[in-house]
Amino acid sequence: MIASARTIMLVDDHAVVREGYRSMLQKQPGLCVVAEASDGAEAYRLYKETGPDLVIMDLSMPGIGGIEAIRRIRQWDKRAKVLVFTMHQNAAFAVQAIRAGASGYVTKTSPPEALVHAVMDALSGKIAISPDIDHELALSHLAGETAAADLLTAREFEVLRMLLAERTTDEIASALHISPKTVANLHSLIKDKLGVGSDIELVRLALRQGILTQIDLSEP
Amino acid sequence: MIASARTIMLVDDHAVVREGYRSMLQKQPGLCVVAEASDGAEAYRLYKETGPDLVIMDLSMPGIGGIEAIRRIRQWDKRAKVLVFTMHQNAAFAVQAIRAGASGYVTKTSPPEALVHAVMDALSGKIAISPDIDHELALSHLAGETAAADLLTAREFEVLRMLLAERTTDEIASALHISPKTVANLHSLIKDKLGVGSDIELVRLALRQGILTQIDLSEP
DNA sequence: TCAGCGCCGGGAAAATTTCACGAGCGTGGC
DNA sequence: GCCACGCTCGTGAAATTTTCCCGGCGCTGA
Repeated sequence: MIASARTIMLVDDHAVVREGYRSMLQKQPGLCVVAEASDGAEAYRLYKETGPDLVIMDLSMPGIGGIEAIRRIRQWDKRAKVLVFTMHQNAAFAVQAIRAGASGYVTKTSPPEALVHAVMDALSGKIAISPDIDHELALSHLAGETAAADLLTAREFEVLRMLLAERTTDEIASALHISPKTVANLHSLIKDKLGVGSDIELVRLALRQGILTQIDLSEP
Repeated sequence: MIASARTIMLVDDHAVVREGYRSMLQKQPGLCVVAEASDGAEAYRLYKETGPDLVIMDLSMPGIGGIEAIRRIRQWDKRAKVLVFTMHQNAAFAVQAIRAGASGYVTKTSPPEALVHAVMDALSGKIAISPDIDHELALSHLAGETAAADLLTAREFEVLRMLLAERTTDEIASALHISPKTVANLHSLIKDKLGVGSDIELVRLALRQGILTQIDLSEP
């Protein structure tokens, strides 16, 4: 009763992590890893080439982030399924990822079965969210806290992420293929929406909300 | 053989902490707490009024910070002895405090006897440094890492601290009694010295070096 | 005494931030 | 269909900030 194998693409900038995915997934019958990418741009290119049934995507990667990659892939193929698998135990990222078109969001701290389970859910059209993220979402909802992710549009959040990653206005502009002037406008708009007056407050807000974590500081 | 009692002033913005100091110190014969202040400005004022033999000073306080307070006190009385007692287990702060004229630097995680011991050392003219800070200093020295504290002058470091505390240029200017223009000049100079191009990089550098900690984010 | 350095700030050029405005474009309701 | 709405992107000009260069002042060590 094995149908034709489902194809999967892995996207993560650490080869060892991709190896981990692979070893976990190949224990499942009916799954086949057909492509691997180490950054968002490569993921987009390889998706167009191989058209897998499912993409498993990390978020923090060099160049364009995972969320932007999801948006591009979904723009090219509206039926694309992308499952986010990331270290970020943060509701803000989950909201943005789902909004960008992700089919699920699983944190790397989840038990191994959770990924496999989420893969199956995603393949069958369901949306899978990690319990810890569910909890975060519920909490922030109950607290009535207006998270950055709720105030910002997808584009704005993307720019915020790149700003926090110490990228210059021009770098962001060329990465997103828009004018530096637009990035400056978004930068200003973001600060306005979040109610902060300076970049310093912006970083601190991002830290409080977990958009930027202490760990990110040592990464590129 | 008890000489005349040595007078001490306590400076900490939390009353309960001052109470702790007091209870520890009064077990020592020959010591007498003659004044208490809850911020840097009050400390300066009370020092001029009471002229204690030793000041025990916290660093993170509202208004002007502890380091600025040390500078002012030492400017008024070159022979003033100030012992820093703080939560900051960070070499950068120790370097700056000593540079500002502190007679010692003890962290709040140190065992109770350490404070008493440091008080005695300070009173007898010795400079007392916590073992953990000694270790930090040794480490960063061995690593050859150029810490922010080594590159910046006392004034620059002070301004950096206040910038990171989300204070505006004008607020800093009036707190330090200098022109906003000078603050802007210092801000620019700091970024230049630390080799960062934006405020965002500045905050991230400060976080990496422990000048700003995650904990500070929720405090005023 | 004098050179060096930190500190303070003015002035002007350069860069950035902000604001106002408008054109596409996709989405959802009628 | 068709309209209204919000998001995106961009321009241009004004307002503000950042940066650079300058000189004066006070302290310190040779």
